[in-house]
Amino acid sequence: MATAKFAEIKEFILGQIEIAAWPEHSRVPSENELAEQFGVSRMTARRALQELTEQGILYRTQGVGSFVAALKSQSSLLEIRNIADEIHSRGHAYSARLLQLTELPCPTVVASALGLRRNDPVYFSLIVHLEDNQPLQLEARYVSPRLVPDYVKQDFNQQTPHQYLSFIAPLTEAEHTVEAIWPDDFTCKHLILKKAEPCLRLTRRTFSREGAVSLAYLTSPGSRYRLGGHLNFSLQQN
Amino acid sequence: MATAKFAEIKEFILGQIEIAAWPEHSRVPSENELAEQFGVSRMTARRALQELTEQGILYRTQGVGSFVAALKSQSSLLEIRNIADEIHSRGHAYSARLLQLTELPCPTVVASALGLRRNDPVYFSLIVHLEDNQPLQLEARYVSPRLVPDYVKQDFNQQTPHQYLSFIAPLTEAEHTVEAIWPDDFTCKHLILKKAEPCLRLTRRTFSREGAVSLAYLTSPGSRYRLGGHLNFSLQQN
DNA sequence: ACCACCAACTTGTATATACAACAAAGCTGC
DNA sequence: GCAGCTTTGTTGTATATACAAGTTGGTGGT
Repeated sequence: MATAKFAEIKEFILGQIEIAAWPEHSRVPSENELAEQFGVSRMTARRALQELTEQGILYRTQGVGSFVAALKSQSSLLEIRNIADEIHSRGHAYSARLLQLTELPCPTVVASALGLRRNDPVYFSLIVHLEDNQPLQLEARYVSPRLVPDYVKQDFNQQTPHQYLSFIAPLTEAEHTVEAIWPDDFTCKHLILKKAEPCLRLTRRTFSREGAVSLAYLTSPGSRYRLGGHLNFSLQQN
Repeated sequence: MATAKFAEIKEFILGQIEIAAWPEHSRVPSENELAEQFGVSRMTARRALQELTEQGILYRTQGVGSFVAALKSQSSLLEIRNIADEIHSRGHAYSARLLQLTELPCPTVVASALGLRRNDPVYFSLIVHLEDNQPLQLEARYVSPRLVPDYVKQDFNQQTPHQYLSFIAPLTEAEHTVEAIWPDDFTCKHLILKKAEPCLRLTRRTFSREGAVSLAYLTSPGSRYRLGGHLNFSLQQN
């Protein structure tokens, strides 16, 4: 079977919600109506509604009907937002400055994180992300050449490394660490910090189905950056 | 119907996993076997297996069978670990020093976070958490008197506020923010920071079914503290 | 006007059946 | 020995049916 019937019904419903034909809390067709419209049995239509309910897209009440759930907080566990999107979504101008994009001999820490051997070639990029032309984040990223062979050929003024990597290899997992650090001179310079100022450093290791893809150090000044949302973490040995 | 039949089968399977009768990656009975054992139709047994699969308890392969999934990262989104447990689990001695435990007029920020009015009475506790007698975290916490009326009567040398609150009102949700901050003099003093040193501040707002329970500011020196795990966050306006 | 009942419709649970898709083991013929 | 086929058992999809349980709205009696 090309695609399962219940999957087609799910897609139809999702499509209607997507184009806002069916707004929040509006009623969706009943099991029987869907069954008739799609020429399937009630159980099949039911399964589509059921799965959408389990995914939080719909809610149902016995004796009443099925309805479109509120959209908030739809983001899945693995949604990792892109800093460009973040800045755009708060109505500011995003730009980036590419400082470096090369191949390096792999440092020890990076080697163990990406499953490489020390001094193996590894791709490295260094980018400053700016919000309204003010530096907001310094991104240092190591990328596995095996999984992303064309990394160094990309134009990261067009898209962020994160966008590119998500496109090339769908992420299956991400591991984060958050630290408060003392920025070094290099970081101070590129973030235009007049004096030493506490910075938030997010270390992000991402995985695709084939293994560890990249290790990124994202450093932002504490005065301009904050992280929030639903977190699930534990204290780590320092 | 008291409880649905498929729910009973689910409980049976979960029980077997719980008591480790069925270890990770071991096979669970097939749909037909379960159907026979429980005297139900295959579709009913199937549903039990199906739902456990969607919950990540089992995994199934067509043509092969159903198996117990690995337990790792079973922790739900809401598992928030206690600093005492964290320290214990890394083999160090935990202790705490209670600095303050009183009722205060509610500051504006706290009022909006907890759904109170400004200057309404609110409970406040201030505690230093120590690892091997070295200060690791300063915890300032505001607690809703309506939801936790006995908060100020507790002995927080015996258990942490987090333990107590989890016991009193099961948490349904938590909201976190992470910042890198410049510690003030008060914080420096209690964390015994010789010089000003970047600190990680985790702001945690917890909810029970009846509303916002507490707002906690957890401040730790960057040199001694780090957060890690599976995070899901977004950049926030500063 | 109000209450009690009923009819219609909804979702929820359960069953029996059929066939498809897939995997692994075993068997057969070369 | 081994490639290829068959058998068996598993999960996946789909259907038709039946009844339970809950909500809503209408109908009719008082």
